[in-house]
Amino acid sequence: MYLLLFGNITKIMSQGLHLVEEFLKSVDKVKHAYKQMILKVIRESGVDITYEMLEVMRILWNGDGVNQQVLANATLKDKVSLTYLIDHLTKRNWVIRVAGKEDRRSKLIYLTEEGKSLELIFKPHMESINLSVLNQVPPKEMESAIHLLDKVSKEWT
Amino acid sequence: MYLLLFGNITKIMSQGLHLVEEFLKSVDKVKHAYKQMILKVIRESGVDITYEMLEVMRILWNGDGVNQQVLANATLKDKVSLTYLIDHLTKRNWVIRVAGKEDRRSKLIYLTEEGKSLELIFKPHMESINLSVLNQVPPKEMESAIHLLDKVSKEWT
DNA sequence: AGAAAAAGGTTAAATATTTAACAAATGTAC
DNA sequence: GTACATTTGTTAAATATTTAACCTTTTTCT
Repeated sequence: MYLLLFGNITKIMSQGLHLVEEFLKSVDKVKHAYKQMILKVIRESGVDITYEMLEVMRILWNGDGVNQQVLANATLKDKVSLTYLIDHLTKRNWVIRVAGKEDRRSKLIYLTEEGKSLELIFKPHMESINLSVLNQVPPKEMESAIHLLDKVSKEWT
Repeated sequence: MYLLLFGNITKIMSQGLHLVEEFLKSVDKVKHAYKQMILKVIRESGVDITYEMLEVMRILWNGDGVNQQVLANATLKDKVSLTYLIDHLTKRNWVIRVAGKEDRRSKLIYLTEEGKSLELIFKPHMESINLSVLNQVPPKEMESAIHLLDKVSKEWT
């Protein structure tokens, strides 16, 4: 009886493991496919920018004048990586660092005119890519998926 | 009339865009949270391995003797990255490259005894992490999410 | 008030990814 | 059978991430 029960438990665990592995694989595939789409847009634009730099610029186009740690959190990057990326964006004259007045440790990141103008190039493509998904997935289903994904990441945080 | 209609369309588009951005953000958060869990396991193990190397080893523990391109596809990595990772796994004596007989361009990757033994260290932790999610998400919901994620990545491929 | 902890940011070194280019081998077209 | 296209894998260079350590500033604790 116990052996039968134990057998059943290991079978259910095995199926559960497989399900979660498949889920993670599907998450990876979404991320990978999206990144390839964006890399294609970058390649076709001829602009000397990387996917990671574009991720940072995207946050800044929605509102600049934020400090590096806030930017790191918004892009899920470590502050070390963020420092590095800001260095490169500064070199390309797309952003500037401005010392914070309230907190002298803090550096605020602002867009330059050139940095702002890049939005005109990339935003339409990025929005088009994002909207294309809605051909396949109704908003209600997407909302459910978001809810589930958030439950998963919450469990692992 | 047309202006009213147009106004509605732009409002729906705007909401759709926001929904997809939120979805992508949630996908990123899942991946990021998972990676941090794994990095913690690596740190606590004391083994000199990286997250990316572990991803490759995980595929090999399920079946070695595959060529590099197959391994690259399975891990969603570019062949250049895969070459680099195999170099490092080889240096650490966890895998070996064996020239293919059927196709002389091909190199098959096999685990060494030491490489196999790493499975005993990492697999239990990785399975525990994966199973922990099932506390929050019923299998049926996870299956639905997988289905949606696959529809999204298919649209972008 | 002063010490300790934490936060914001930087630098160094090792590893990973991307782009570009190349070489050898195999597959396809004619 | 030969030319061309594609595949498999490697190397080089630039960029990105991770770990570790450090410095300055602010916050918290006693």
